[in-house]
Amino acid sequence: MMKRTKNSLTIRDVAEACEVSISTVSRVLNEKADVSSETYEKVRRVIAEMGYTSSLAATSMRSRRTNVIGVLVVDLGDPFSLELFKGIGKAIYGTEYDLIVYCSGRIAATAQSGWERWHLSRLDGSIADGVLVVTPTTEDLTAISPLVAVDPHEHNIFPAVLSANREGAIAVMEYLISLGHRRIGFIAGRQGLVSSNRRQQGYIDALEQAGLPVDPALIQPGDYTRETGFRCTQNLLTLPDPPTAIFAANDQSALGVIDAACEAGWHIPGDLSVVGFDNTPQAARSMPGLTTVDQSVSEMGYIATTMLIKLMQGKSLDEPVCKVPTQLVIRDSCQCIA
Amino acid sequence: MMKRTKNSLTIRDVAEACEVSISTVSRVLNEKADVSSETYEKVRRVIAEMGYTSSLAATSMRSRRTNVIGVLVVDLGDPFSLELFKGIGKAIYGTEYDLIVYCSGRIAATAQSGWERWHLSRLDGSIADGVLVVTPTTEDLTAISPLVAVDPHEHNIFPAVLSANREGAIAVMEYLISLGHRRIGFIAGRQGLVSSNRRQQGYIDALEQAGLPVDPALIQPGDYTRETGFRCTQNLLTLPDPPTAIFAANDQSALGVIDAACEAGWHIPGDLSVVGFDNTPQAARSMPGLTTVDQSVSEMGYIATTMLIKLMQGKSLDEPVCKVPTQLVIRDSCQCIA
DNA sequence: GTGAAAGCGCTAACAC
DNA sequence: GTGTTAGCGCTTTCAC
Repeated sequence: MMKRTKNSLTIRDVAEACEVSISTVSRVLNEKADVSSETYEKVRRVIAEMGYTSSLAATSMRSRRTNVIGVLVVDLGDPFSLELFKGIGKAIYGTEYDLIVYCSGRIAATAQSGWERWHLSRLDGSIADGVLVVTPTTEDLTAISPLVAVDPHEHNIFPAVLSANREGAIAVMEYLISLGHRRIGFIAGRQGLVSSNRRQQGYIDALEQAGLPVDPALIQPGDYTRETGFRCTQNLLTLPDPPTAIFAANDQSALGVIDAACEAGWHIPGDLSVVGFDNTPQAARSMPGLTTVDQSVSEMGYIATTMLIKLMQGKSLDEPVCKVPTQLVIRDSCQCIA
Repeated sequence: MMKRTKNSLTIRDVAEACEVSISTVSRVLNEKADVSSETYEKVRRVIAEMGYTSSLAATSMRSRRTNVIGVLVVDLGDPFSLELFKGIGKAIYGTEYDLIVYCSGRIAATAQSGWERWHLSRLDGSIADGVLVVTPTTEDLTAISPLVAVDPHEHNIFPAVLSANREGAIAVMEYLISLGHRRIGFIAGRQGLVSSNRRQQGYIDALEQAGLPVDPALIQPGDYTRETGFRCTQNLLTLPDPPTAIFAANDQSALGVIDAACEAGWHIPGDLSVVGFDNTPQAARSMPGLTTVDQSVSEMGYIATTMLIKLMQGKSLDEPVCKVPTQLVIRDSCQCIA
């Protein structure tokens, strides 16, 4: 095994250089009151000169206060997490907190349910003293530090930030229905994802609420990709009785809808109204004629982080569960059916 | 200060539950050879039952081996880092490594030069045993673990992944010049950023190499945003002698170019050839008629991580510096000047 | 105001 | 094979 040859500096090196004891240096590091200003200055200066930094590991172990926020994600690269990071980064900017995004490459540990639990306990009570968990299942999680769940499947004891998937979908449908549309196609998201299910539920609920029939042929099994959106739209447009409007479960599929409609010679929004659910207000923004429901995922990250910081400061939350609203963004209004 | 009341499990709890010593549990945890299979099984079972996880902090402190890759970024939310994460995530997926992205909210520590150094020493030699540093200045950095720099300003002793900003820009210019263009506008990126400077340098170098004059009026001070790209293009198009082609330093400005050209009634690529430098192959992709040079930032992340893992495994690198090539993606070929 | 000493949870000699 | 023991770098009583 590697030997003690950690050539990095320790508190001991600083102490020796200052000719004071280790505890004095520690006091300075932690801004304790009872250090003579003379000693204080000297230690500070030496620390700066040597470029010493206390070891995160050692500090974490000894004291509960690390000022580190841990963020647990399954996949560092998925669009949802990425979008979330924007908001999280914004939220800690200028604060005294540090951020640690933790993500494991071990699929074995990750694939089986319970990875959250495993990784959580690695951060929580260790180097982080507040945790943001991005996972559908917060069920059997236990934490000793404050924890905020981001868009959990079902919210339980933990404070959480929820997205308004169903509500947003209903808003879309009410808008389209108010324009007179009766046959509205739906392109679902990736099967099994809560977001997709909830959006589809909103689609169905809105139809039923309006007393409109739910035609299974109008519901296409998408997967959040542009290509599938394209194919699904082709299916819809070649129906004997095609829809007058299409609601796509995300921005990418919405682009696919437009691709297919254009190729088939349909005019948007003249012949077909298109609305997309948009998590990352970007891709869809560049398409003219597309109405979207924006669910600002980055704002979810921002809000979640704000909540967590509050908890870490010992304050209590006004609302333990915060639902981030969606916004219907009408660029060119959709076609009106007389 | 908070007391010892860490109600989280320790190795001691496991040992007691198994009625073995702490070291035996440690041996099991670290897959050491000399444990009877009987004991091994029992300990494993108890660990699973209790849901015990070793403390990252304690493990890091005692052994140098943590299997944790640290990634140092200034801003968790900026597009470059985000794009990088995609590649990094992909690279560790399925490996035995864990990832920790570290980012500080303390602007004081961040703003002044030397933040890298400070944060580096926090990770390196502490919880991470390999570090990826995303920063322009790797100058006075020292590390005791393997370190790979991502797109550093100037590369020095550390292995690094470099982007081919200048080379990509030259490729664009050679392409446009080969089509017969003589007056090519350039919309620069955010002032002060290396990426922008390098791209502009490529623009100038290519012109000089081709024996073409460098007209300052054709170089517009952009800032990587669509809006500024729009205004810069208006400036270019209203020139007494407007360019026949425009090269935008990134995808967003390229979109701005198209916006402005369309508004002014110019046809693309009929009246004006447009090429954009693209870091995040997404926004520009949705625009028809736009040719881009793709610099896959996510691939830089992937490559950097691969290099780092190799180093962490004690292997040596074939090439200490890897320049990730750009690719000219011609969607509809640009206008040809007779 | 400052130092000595006892651990935090864990690993790695070293004994048996 | 397994237990005992000495720390890793730090914080925190408790003396002085």
